[in-house]
Amino acid sequence: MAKPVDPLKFWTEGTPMVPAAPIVNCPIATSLGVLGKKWTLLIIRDISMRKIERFSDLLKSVNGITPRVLSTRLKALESDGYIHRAEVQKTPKVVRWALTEKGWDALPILMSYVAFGSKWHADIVFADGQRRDITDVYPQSNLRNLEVSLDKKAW
Amino acid sequence: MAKPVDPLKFWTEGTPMVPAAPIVNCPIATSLGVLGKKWTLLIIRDISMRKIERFSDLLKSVNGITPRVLSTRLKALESDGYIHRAEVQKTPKVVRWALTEKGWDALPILMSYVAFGSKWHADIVFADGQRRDITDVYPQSNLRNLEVSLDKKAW
DNA sequence: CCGCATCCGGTAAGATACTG
DNA sequence: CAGTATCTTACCGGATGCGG
Repeated sequence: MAKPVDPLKFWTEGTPMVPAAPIVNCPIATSLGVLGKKWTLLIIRDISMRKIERFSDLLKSVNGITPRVLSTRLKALESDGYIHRAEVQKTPKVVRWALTEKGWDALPILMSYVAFGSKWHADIVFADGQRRDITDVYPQSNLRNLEVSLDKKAW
Repeated sequence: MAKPVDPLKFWTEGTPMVPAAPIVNCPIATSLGVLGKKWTLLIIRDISMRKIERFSDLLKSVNGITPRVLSTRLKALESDGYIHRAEVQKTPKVVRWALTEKGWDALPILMSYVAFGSKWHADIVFADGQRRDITDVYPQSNLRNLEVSLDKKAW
């Protein structure tokens, strides 16, 4: 039943760009475990970008999430190595959820959504409703090529 | 009930990187409509990277999806402007699903997952099980900085 | 209080069959 | 070929409870 995975190529105007590495399983499908579930990226967003690290604070910052789902996601994220749990204090119990190196490496994924939203949902995202390139949202960083070049002249 | 959206910052070792643009709604949460649902990214992957554009072919290529869900996703993707439907021929009916410009702009999101999977799921993704940087998977493209620089020296 | 666990009803997803 | 129709199952949202 093991279906051979055909290489993932970019296609632009009939021109394929074949991967240079021998891919035997789709890296996208493989990455879409916990990361692909509802709420997960927003939890990582708040831990990484907003420094919100406690259960009750995440409950407030991730708008709409319920304690049940938050608890479930935190456990899954922990067992998959994205975050780790630190009991900072007991009575009253204080738990801190922090990103691991793997968790931090999910930030480019978040940023690709930021870039997409800044272009295609500018009316909702920005006060002035103007489209922005990611480099105009975070100019200090070096996010130059987050926009994958689909210009066929590039290859 | 409208909660004010605090700016999305990068945090590295206590150093925040504040966005230069006035964000009033989270671009990540806003982008996670159809895109955030199960199967959606894999459908876009196959249309964009594998040139699989027909219903029955997608049914085979997106491993595990059912016709009901595929139909639902294609409709949602269409109404949200990511793809469009073209009836190429009737009797026998042939339908082609193609990406719009908006749909093509989702490719950086896919690539960020490719990059993540190439690093953190290399044992599953690659035949030799070796970690790879995205620039080694697609050297011909200019994906240099898909790995968001989290080096604090960068700002 | 904080950090969850439990229970319950609704909705989305899986399995399979079927139609124009 | 390109989807529907139908049924079952898994997951999610909402309220509540409970130990430390």
